[in-house]
Amino acid sequence: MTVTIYDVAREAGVSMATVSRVVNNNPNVKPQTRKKVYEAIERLGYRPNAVARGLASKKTTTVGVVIPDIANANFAEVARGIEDIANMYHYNIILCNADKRKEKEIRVINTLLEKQVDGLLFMGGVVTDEHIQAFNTSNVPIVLCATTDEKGTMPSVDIDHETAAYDAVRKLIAEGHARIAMISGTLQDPANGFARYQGYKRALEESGIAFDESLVRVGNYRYESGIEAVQYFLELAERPTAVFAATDEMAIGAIHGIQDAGLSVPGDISVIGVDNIRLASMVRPLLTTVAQPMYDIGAVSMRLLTKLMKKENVEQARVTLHHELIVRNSVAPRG
Amino acid sequence: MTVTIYDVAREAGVSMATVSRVVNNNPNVKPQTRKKVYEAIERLGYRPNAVARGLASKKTTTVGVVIPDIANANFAEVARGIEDIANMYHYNIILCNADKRKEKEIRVINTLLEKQVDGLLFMGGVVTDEHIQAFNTSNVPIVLCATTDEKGTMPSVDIDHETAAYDAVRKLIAEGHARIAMISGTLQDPANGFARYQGYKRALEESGIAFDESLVRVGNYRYESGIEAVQYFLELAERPTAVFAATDEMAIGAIHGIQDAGLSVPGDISVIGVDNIRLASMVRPLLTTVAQPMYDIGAVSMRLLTKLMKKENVEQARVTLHHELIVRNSVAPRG
DNA sequence: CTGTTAGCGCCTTCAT
DNA sequence: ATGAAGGCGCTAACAG
Repeated sequence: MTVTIYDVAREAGVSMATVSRVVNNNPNVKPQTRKKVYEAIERLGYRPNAVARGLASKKTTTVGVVIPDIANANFAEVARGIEDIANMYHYNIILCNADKRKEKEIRVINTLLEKQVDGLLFMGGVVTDEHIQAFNTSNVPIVLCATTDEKGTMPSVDIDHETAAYDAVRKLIAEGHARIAMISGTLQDPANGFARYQGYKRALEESGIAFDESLVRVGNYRYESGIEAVQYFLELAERPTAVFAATDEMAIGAIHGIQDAGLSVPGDISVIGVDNIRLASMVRPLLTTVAQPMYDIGAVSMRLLTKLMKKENVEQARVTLHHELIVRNSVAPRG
Repeated sequence: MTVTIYDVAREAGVSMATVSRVVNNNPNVKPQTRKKVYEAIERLGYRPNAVARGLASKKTTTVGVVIPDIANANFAEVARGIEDIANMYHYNIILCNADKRKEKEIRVINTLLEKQVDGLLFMGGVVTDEHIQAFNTSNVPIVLCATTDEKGTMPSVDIDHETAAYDAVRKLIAEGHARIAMISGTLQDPANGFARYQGYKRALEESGIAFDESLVRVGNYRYESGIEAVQYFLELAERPTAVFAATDEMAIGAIHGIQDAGLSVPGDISVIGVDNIRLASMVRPLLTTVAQPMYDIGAVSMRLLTKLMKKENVEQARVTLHHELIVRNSVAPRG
């Protein structure tokens, strides 16, 4: 039925060790024998069994990726970065959605480990002690991707969310705005949520602008919640002149919510986001935002993981990628 | 170092066969022994090695997915459908991007097969004889996802692209439009490209509208190419009153291109797309489009694959999912 | 440069 | 209900 290395050996008139050598590009094979073996392989249509290989060599050349939701554009972009680099280093990727739900995250970490992945890339919500504990049941390298753990003990690749938010709000302030609303993510989320909220507060504070709780709405990162938040702001006795949204999707919702109310962006109200999703340049006005290099986060974390897997020594296991203010058309000086 | 089934057996004072049985939920184990084994597993922190399991049982409980580009929202949505159902049936997914490039597709098909996946889901560009040939080197079940092969010999799940396009154009005609432009995908692409182009022509033909080559522009599915196409149409001596775009992304580009030229959608020109991506309801005006059930295509094809893998007999191995016209605000009666 | 020989960790008859 | 034993297909020393 299935042709094995043994069949090839017989067909080529050599031992299976030799076949193994040529398949693995071991230089210690006479060119002539190598040729014979290749021919036998061709003739028989032999295909190496990666599972058997994995068992014998204790390496599977596959890495596990736990991701909140592949259908989310941001994470999909990260995933693409991961896969490109993985591919480059001849690794394959096992992808598991975990929806930022702890139990599910822990569960997939375990099944990934059962599958004997050579490494693990983790994107998720909060990284709790339970996560760390799950990680520690194995000794394959693991890197956090687009997150960090509180303790800072694990290798990770992320941006500085607090400063990204800070920079966005500073931009608004630089344009003369003082009454600046924020559409936040859930404060339980350390990165997209809490850190960005902190950045907002810090920017205000540094400029001597009093923090006003009524100017903050917590959204769920989605477009619709941007619309809702802005509807609320528009009812306020004293409207904000600018809105900072923790994510572009909410920012775009905000833009449309404002426009739907008959006001203009940035004429009446300026809007700024964070992320720089593709969509940001697919709306009118084009969204001013702080770019987060999603693809690179994936690529860099995968690259870091390859080093860890090869036991190369890495100088810096916690890397922070740069964010960048992208000025487009949704922010204007205060009227 | 690593604890094996053998260690557990010793610890529990049973044979490894028994441990194997409890791990695999074989009912032929006395409850009491089962308990002993579980305790030993717990105490030792035993984790079954899926690779060894795979070698011995010839089943890996993982399926391969070749996808054009996970960062593309449509495919990401399909992938999510796949993963959800896979998860439900306790399969894991190995994800490979192949960018619709034949050589890369063939290559990943082979590595996936080497990894002994229990089944394969293929999304790609054209399915050539070479693909079929690659598929035939193995006897794991394979289903085409969001594509079909010309010959119609393989299991597949897709929508009827020709009719979807036809329905879109019929809508435009029903609103009184006769001068209808099309922004097409590449005609080499059987599904999103050629079939949709055919649907456009059929709709015109049936209504006795002469086909006018100058009203067709070939784009690359992207937003920017929608803008470019529409710029071209706007230069025409006799402008179209409606635009049919083969994908929503190009349709949205068209909307913005028209708006940027100072015209109104749908006031001056109506626009309709196909796909119903999330973005379609995140623009102004909201995009009228023909919905393609991406998530379901993924889910159904994975479900079909599970049946094939379990050798259940399937009545219908080629399934066509329904598309649906979603009327929103980008189409108006001809002025 | 090539062959022999042990496993890798588990499943799976076949006995008992 | 449980144990013994033979692979699954391949890699990795170790000889020669």
